[in-house]
Amino acid sequence: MNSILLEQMSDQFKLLGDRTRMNIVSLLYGQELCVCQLVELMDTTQPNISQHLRKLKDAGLVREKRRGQWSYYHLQLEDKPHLQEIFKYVPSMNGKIKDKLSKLSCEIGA
Amino acid sequence: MNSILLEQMSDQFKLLGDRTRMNIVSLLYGQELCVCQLVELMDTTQPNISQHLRKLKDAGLVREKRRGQWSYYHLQLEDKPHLQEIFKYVPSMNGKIKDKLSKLSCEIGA
DNA sequence: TGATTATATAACTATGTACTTATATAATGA
DNA sequence: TCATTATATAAGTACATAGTTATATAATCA
Repeated sequence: MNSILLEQMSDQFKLLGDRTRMNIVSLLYGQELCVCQLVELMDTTQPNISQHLRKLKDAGLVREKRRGQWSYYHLQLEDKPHLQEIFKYVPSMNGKIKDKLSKLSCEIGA
Repeated sequence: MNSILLEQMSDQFKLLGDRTRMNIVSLLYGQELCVCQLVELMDTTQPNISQHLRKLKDAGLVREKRRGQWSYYHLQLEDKPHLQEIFKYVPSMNGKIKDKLSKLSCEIGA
């Protein structure tokens, strides 16, 4: 079986062990979202979200693509099969997302 | 898909996000071990291990069975399919364990 | 250019927590 | 009963970190 370095797994779990970050990645599962969309969807401040995104990005869990003034983030799980397995058990947020974002001027990502 | 409460998953990941605890559970994957065996296998003190085991036990990740003066701990994953998936990717420790424990008086668990 | 919007960073505070040391509890056996 | 071994708990310390507030950077558009 493809085993992953224990320390690396533990570090990744530490990131998911914070509810704000777990919330972020669960929202990013299935679509990319920009920071202002995450701010709209979550109950915290923009700097807080940006700082968590930074940590997720440093660990390679998400990637950023800037389009104009917006920074879109998406999950990067291709090389992380163990995390892919986990997300099969994460409740889908896709339904709730589109309703809440209709008033924003940025586009809704793919 | 059987989705699990996001907060619950995050709390479990927080436990696995500590390397000492991740080490403990990886050693318990496949066999039960008592505290003194974990002390022998790991590079830390008995109180430290006991305190981590307490947290894992409180969260329902491990169970304890006392036999004589020894407390044996084993993983409790039957009702946690998402964690079962993860452990498929954890490198097996079984080989290294039996060598190191030969000098101890407690039995080697099933 | 200046105003506005989006995002990132920095500094600070408050809280959480891993680990250590010391000690208590519990079981065993002489 | 007393000594020994195994484990748990308690108290203290040092460090990590989540969140806030203030500010900087960057892009857009009038």
